[in-house]
Amino acid sequence: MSAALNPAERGCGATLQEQAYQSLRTAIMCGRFVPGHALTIRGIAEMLGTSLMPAREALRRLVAERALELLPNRRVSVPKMTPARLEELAAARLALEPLAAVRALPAIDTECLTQLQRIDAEIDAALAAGEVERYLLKNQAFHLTLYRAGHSQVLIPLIESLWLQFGPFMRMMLGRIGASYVLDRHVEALDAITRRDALALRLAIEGDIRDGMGSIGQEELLRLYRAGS
Amino acid sequence: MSAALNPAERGCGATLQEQAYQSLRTAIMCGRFVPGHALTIRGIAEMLGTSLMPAREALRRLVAERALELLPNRRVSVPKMTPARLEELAAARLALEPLAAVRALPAIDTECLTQLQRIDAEIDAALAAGEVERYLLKNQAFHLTLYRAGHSQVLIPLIESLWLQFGPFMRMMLGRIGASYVLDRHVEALDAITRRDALALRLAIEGDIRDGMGSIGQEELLRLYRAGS
DNA sequence: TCCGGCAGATTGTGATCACATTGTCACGAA
DNA sequence: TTCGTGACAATGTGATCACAATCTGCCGGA
Repeated sequence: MSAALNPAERGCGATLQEQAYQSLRTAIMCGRFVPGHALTIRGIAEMLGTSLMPAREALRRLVAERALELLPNRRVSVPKMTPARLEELAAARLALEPLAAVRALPAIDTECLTQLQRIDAEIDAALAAGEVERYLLKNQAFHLTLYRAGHSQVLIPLIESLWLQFGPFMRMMLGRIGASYVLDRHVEALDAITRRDALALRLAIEGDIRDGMGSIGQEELLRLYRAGS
Repeated sequence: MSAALNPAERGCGATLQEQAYQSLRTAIMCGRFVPGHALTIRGIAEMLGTSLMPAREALRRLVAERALELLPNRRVSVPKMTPARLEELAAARLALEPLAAVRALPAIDTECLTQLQRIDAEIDAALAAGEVERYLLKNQAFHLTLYRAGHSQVLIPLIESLWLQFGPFMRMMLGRIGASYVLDRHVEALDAITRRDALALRLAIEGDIRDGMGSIGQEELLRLYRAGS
């Protein structure tokens, strides 16, 4: 676990607690922490080479954002995924992300669109190369770049919280079903954006979420759940 | 501002930072902090009679939950409401709360229903007595009791974050339009629950949100915005 | 009158330490 | 062997302090 954090991912201009937060956040989003694993303040501090304070603040912030879990023992751990929680996450994503996408649609200019196309190309490249971690980061970048175009101050943080909760599990999922199976719904979204078709964009985002969250059958989900607990 | 916090609202069994968080959270939800007001760590610590640490943790947690705002100066302040943000909050509430209500509907037993009816009676009493703060707390209790019946681990925190963001502004709104104007959509919801009518429940919650968020006309909203800034 | 700059006060950040609670593991009795 | 029980280690919480950045108010010059 000591190699879980890449020092290069730590920012340099912000405070130490911000750097610690970004490091942990990226690690969580990439699924580098196995669900159920306990994270200690001193362990994180040593891992990042800081004192207790930045590690403590970063951990508590991630707990507040529901990326980490605060056990009754006051210890912090990576939450385990349950079938009920996964289903809830899918429902929440379906409620928020198509809404954010449609609201952002009028604000997407050509510059933003080309950026989205570039990210999509990187996604395809990552998939072709089998680079799971890069795929996860770029897939997240695609969605958040799209939603952020609407400059939502409210929806974006909610969606980011959902992705933080779903991130660790997506890595497990991809490892099981294989990254090659992932099909690219993003081209449909890009096509809908160029046509300024709100309904098509909504359907594309919905389809992408359903593909991502529902590609595992219920039986496999239960098996993962039992194996995880 | 020193009388903003009621010591009786501070819990006794939890950690100091948890007590500080609950105190601040209640104060924010009741709108006791005016938007734009700056909150300092030392000020909160002195207000609560603790050292810097619990105040710091509570403030940062509320920032993470979007109840408070972190200015570029690294100072914490109560966010000002803008027309765009209010509209976004309404959209997010409309996306999440009817969903949470419908999902909770099958799990609402008679005990929960009677509790909801009791809370609704308290809401009416608070409205009749003109007790704004009690109305705000009980109105929040009604919604969250309803949603919590579904034992959502994902939707509830998202909705709580939205209420934390909307709370300070609701107090201002009620002060302007007068509490007597508020009409009670909760009876429709209770009726839908007893009939196990999911669609009617969805419509009742949607109506309640629209009444609450839209009762101010756009012109008054703009006036408030300009006055606030 | 107005604007720039300087000194003091205020504030957030980070580090370090003390302490109570909890977890861990070996030892010994049933 | 198995289950308590004790001591030791590990951990979170909270307090206090140092320091750099920021804010505030005053003064002097244009």
